[in-house]
Amino acid sequence: MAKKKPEKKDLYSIPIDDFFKSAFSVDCVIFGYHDKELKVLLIQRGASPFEGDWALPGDLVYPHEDLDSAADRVLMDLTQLEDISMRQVKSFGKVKRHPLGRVITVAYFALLELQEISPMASSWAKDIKWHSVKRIPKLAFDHKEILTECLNAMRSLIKHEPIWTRVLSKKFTLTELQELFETVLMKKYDKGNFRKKVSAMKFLKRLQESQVNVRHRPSTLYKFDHKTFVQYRESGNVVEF
Amino acid sequence: MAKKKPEKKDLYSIPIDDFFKSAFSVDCVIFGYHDKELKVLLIQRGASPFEGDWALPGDLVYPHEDLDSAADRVLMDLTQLEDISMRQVKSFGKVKRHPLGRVITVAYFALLELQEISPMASSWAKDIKWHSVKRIPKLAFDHKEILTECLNAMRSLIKHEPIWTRVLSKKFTLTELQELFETVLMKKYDKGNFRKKVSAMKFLKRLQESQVNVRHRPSTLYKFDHKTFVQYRESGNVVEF
DNA sequence: GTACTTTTTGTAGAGGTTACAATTACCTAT
DNA sequence: ATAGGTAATTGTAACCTCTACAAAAAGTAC
Repeated sequence: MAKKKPEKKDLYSIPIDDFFKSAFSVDCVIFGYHDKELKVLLIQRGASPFEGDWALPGDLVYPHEDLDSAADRVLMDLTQLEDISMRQVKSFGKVKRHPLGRVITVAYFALLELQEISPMASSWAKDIKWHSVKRIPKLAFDHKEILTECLNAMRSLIKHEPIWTRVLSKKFTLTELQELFETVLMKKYDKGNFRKKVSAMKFLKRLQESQVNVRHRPSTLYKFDHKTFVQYRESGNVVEF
Repeated sequence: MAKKKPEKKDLYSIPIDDFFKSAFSVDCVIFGYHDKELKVLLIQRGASPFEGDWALPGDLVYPHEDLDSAADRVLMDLTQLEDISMRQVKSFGKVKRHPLGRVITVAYFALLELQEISPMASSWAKDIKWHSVKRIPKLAFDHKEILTECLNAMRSLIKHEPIWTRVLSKKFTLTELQELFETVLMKKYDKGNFRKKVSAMKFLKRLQESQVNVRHRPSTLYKFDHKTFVQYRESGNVVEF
């Protein structure tokens, strides 16, 4: 062990400054759910390169800005939402992924209720629009790949982590919860079995309230209790929808 | 939708060149398994900052090098192994994580058989040594956090992905497989139940050979069949150990 | 052959999942 | 008030899987 390697490309044969000529960006996959539809927020680029193409919202990371903060800032600029923290998924670092220079990008996602948001274009975007995840246009850069990976990551995360709490109102019915999962995961659950499993989860608290003004038997409302959820997991339980 | 936001910090009020004064690195968590022990390869830094401290092997990414290639190169430099591709886990990008400048690092891991490797120190390392994951010394930078996250990622990945195939010989017994999982996941499996579950997995092919020169009933040898594994999953199956 | 060790097979019971049916509660129209 | 429509809620039998534990088998060493 610890024998010196005979020959090794010398790192310092490249001027050290050359390593500080690259940049990093964040790209944000903002999913919006509403009424059994899953969409994603895309911008139409207002500047070169790829001017006019659809792309994921993103930005370079400021020199004195944390990576996570940069993602939150992009979300804030677009949606005015301050209290969301985006989830990091993966970094993309092919040499030629950005035509203007070496830019490594870190992909983030969030899942939100579509109706709560009025997204607004930033200075670098001509237009901004929700697109169904089933019909994604051609995207700039390697954003198609980034989107796909984030969609997969979100789908596997939602089974175990409560990233869906932002999507439903504070009080929701189990049917609403079921529809959300059916839409996101593209599969059907049996109504009876789903509610049996889910209503056994201690962190979903049954309320003394029901739906009103529905033309059928009203459903009991539930709420997600974050404190109970944390305890539930700390005592070794694994959540699986 | 698409209304212009009234006020926005202008990206271009910061000279664009300032964005190209940062660097990225990769850090590699190389796990080594042998004889019911899980270890990790650490280097002792030979240069400032943190000279003399233990750290994860890593390096700046070359200007014309893909991110994934950089991780593979670090592994190659240390171990001479060429055909491994490391798994990306997560990026770490706090502003002050590197004392000399803005450096974002991308963490990778691999899982190998410890005995097959004679690691050798690179130019930037005084020493290199396997450390039990149970006794990790103080580490430079934020490497403790990186190691923890990679260990968690490896533990959850190994249940579903065959990242363990490098660790066992081409032909292995089910007991060896069981010991590997018990060590990595720190839990016990029932012998009978483990082999029942595992021998039902179609991609683990039972061979017509047995152990030789053992002082007890010889075990049947198995091999991992990659082609069958791919088919198995393409037909919708999920693997879970 | 006998003792020893580990592999390999078997099994009963507990517990969970699945498909499907029956019942309940509220609204609306008559 | 009563009947009909709709979806929530509860129930259940068949089936499957997991668990703990035990018994049998197949080598080596003596």
